[in-house]
Amino acid sequence: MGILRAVRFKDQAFQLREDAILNAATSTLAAKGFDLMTMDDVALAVGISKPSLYKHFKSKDDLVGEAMIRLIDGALVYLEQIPAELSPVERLRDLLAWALRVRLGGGLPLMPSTSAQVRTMLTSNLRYIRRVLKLNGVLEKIVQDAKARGELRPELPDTVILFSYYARTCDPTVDYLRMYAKMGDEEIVEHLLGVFFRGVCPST
Amino acid sequence: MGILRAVRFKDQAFQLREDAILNAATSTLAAKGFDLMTMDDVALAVGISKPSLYKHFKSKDDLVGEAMIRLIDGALVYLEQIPAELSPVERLRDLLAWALRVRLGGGLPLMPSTSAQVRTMLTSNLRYIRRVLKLNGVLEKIVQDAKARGELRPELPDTVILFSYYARTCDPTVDYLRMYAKMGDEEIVEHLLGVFFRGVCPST
DNA sequence: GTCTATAGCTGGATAGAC
DNA sequence: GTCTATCCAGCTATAGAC
Repeated sequence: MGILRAVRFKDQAFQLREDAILNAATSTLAAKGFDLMTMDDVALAVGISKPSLYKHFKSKDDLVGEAMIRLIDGALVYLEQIPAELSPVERLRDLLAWALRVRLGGGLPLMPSTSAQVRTMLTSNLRYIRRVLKLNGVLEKIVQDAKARGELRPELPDTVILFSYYARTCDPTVDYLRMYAKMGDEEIVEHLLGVFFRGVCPST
Repeated sequence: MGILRAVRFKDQAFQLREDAILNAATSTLAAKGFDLMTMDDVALAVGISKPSLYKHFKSKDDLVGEAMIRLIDGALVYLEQIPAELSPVERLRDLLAWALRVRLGGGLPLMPSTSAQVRTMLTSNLRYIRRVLKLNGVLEKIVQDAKARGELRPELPDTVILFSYYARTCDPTVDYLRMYAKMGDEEIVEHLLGVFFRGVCPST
């Protein structure tokens, strides 16, 4: 039992460090992007040496994959906790607002628009794909409910709505507005939601 | 005069090769992105050797910068040629449709959402910045005209409209729809325009 | 101006001591 | 499990022959 507890402690410390690594990777990724993020960057941010990283993650791709998986899991958790009173489209709006706030707070975009290499790397990560498909399933259901209630334009295919929705989580408009328009975070979120749901033209 | 003509011929050949290099760089960039595109790729595609590339462009950054400049110039030329009868918002729609078709045809996104390094590289390219500012000036004017006519929602700041507009030219929705929804190019363009101008919700 | 060959560097990944 | 030191691949960029 003493041994068991020691093992537990060790595992706990190991787990804590792993979280610290993932946090560092996430913020570095958000700041510099995949290619400019080096394993040295992450090791330095965590305060350990590069080879120690490789005790936790067998490659850079693996590390980034885990960070993305954790993010998707965060979205799934957030979705479950949204008040049931909200209508489908209100739920979509709420989740997107959450994702944009995460990003504005230095987190990752939910979907990596980035480079072809990142996409290739992620699409060969089966665990990541499983999570994405799960999230996609949940969102597809919400979109269909919203359509059935007339909350979404019926002539738009579900795929168009869903993919446009995902793309908003990595929309560079966020960065442009912050950098060049000096706009506050909440204002940015509101405008992005407004443009996505209502468009830029007046609803005559 | 014989000499002059010889020089002219040489210049012409030089110019032709330069165009070929820019074409190769453009399509390689569109296909693989900045970091995965190597100078060897471009040299191979053009059919010359790598050092010859450096006779035309002094660095990879320079080459990519010129490709982007040529793209912006293309947009400016296209804008000038749009029929004057079109209303401001119809002009915005027409130009965006053009940009999306260029991209679907294997060209570059007008604005590089890509990585931080690309943005850093381009923002330190004065000639590129000048072109972008020029294009931005023209588009800002069109947006203001459209607003004055009530063709755009008046409560949206110009910056929100403009930056959202730019972001649509590098919207990954395009790629998602092509890859996963097997949608035709024209249909993709129509849907993207529809979502941008009218939103996903019905205009009650 | 074109090539072959190579310098020089960066960054992912690992060997081996402790 | 952690570190120091290092390997090695791949890439940009250039030297130098023709």
